[in-house]
Amino acid sequence: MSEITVTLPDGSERTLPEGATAADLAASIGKRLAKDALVAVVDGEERDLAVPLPDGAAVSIVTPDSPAGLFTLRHSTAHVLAQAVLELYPGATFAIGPPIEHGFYYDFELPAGQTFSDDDLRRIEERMRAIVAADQPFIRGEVSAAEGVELFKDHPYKREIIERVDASEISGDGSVSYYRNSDSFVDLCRGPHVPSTGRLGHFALQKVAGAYWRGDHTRPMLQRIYGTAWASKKDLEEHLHRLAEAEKRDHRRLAAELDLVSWPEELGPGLAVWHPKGVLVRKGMEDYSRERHATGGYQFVYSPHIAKSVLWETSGHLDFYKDGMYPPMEMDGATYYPKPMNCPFHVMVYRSSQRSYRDLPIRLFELGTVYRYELSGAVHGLMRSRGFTQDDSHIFCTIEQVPEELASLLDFVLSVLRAFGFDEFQAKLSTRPPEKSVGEDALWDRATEGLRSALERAGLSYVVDEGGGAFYGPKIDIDVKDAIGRAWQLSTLQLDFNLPERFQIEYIGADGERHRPVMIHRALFGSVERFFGVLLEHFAGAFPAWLAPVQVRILPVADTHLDHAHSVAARLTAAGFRVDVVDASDQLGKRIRNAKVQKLPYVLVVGDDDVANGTLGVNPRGGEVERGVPLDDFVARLAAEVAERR
RNA sequence: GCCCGAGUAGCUCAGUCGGCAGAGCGAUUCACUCGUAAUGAAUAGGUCAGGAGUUCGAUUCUCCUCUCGGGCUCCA
Repeated sequence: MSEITVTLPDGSERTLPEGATAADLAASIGKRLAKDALVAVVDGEERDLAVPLPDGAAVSIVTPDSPAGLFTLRHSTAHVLAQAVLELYPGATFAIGPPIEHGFYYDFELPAGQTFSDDDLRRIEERMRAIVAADQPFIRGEVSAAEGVELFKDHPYKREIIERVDASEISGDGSVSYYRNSDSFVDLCRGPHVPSTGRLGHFALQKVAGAYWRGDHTRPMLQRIYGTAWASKKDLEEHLHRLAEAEKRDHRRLAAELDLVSWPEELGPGLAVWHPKGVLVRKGMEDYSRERHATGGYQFVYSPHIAKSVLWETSGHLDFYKDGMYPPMEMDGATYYPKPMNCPFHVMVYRSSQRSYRDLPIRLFELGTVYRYELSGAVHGLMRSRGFTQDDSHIFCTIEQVPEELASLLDFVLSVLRAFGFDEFQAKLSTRPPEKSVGEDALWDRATEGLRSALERAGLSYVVDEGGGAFYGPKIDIDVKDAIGRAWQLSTLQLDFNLPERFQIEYIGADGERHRPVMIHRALFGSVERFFGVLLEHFAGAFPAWLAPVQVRILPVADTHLDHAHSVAARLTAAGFRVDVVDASDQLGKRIRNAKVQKLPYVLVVGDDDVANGTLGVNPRGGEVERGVPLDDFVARLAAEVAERR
């Protein structure tokens, strides 16, 4: 046989000489493809372009336009980074360098505690560009594990990987593959890679960070270099632009600019004070949440911030969550702990009287502030702090009620999130962990199916995280996408078979017997503070009218119009709006600019015409100026805008 | 907690190869009273994050601490 036939993704067939490679196939299809091709998928497996094609294979050629192509591009760029570092820093060794979202990283260890500086990054990037310019081919080779250990004898982390691969089933035939793209550089790698370094180029090194070997804090801390890489210069520039945009939206920056929240050094890491304007927004969020819960069948409860150790022993937190708890306080011969969660208190409320099946479901709700001992290096503005307020709900119901309850709960959650301007959701269903967990299989299956059908009824797209559930039950987490496409994990719905058991809570069934209820934990915002931070970044500080701390600013053209401005303000205040007046000490243009910088929804200008006619000059955020608007019309318009939320 | 980096006026940042600390914005005062994104002038404002060391002299060099940022880990 001197020819082979392969099938392309569109179903067409191509005949090629025996021994032809994927690169030859690409060339036979077109010049453009030959130039763009990075790797091939042969019978479902990603391979180098240089691999000879077997007869009858299904082949697709991967270009940088596809996720797989971009992945390979980034992976190969990581290799070039490693090559540059090893060439520039004698004695350096390297660990792993995978592609990640938006780019890649590589972990290194330099001799004797040396570290990379920003200047080093520039030097390394220069060397990488030289390697790209040299267009070195990535050439694959295979050796036995023993030979691999010899090949990488100077690189202990690589040896550890080989030994691990060899010991596992991954290796199959006991061999490992490597790529050599110059005499001086070989990297252990499963591949595939782009044909040569000349295919790369649209990348930038970004930063140096510490990372434990294998993510284990007992292992050495390596130096990780992060980079970003894209298929085109345009994509790279767009990504860098997005990063700059995200920085402009940083909630810590906006919180300072808009006078919402601050973090005085005197308070300690992760502890904030809320300024009056921040509170107006937060109160708007909380009021809306309370209103929805009140009409949604929830009963409100309060609980203290500390409780005796016996509560946490019974709940199991002292066994399973102690590292996340604040240190204990000794008082009056007892030990108290600040609460890391609200759940046990809500169980206490449930248990305060005998419950009948007729009472269920019981839905308890609290804006409960909890304290968690986060690592000091982990705190981040409002997004991650050591004290935060959960919009926490615990629903007690029968196992039979679970599916219905979950479905309506999910609708409730999505409806509230939509009111805040979020439209794109992604859910994650986490199932029973393989190791320790409590509850019978049948219970887990039933609960997991309940969650799944709730997701499907809500028409929500979801991924399954097998074994990702808590030890006490399966859960759904909901990510929302913000205005610039970032995903934030906010809401969580968790089923719990454990706490009802631990606290021995019961209800009397229709049969007159005692039964154990199921608990559903649910946080909707997740954390009020964090949700506030996400909203701040989502809206880039331009809160919708219903949330804006100051909804309307009134500017008299001159101080002769000041009285009129105040009477307009009084009218709007009486209608329930948040309003202020800025007198004519500054020029009108300056005052308008200030209001715009503060991102106020409406600026009203009143001058001679308006005093005479009872009208306003309306300057809406992001809109055209309107002159001569009757005051009544504006009141109606703002009322309508506030009523529709978002 | 660990690795790297940073901390100068309320904010954004210059600066000092070791010799009396600077700008813009903001604040205050005065003048201007103005119709849609920055009027002018003047004034105030600093233990150069805190502590120790080296030095005739430290904001600058060294060490420690605190706080912040980027990561690791974890998660709302």
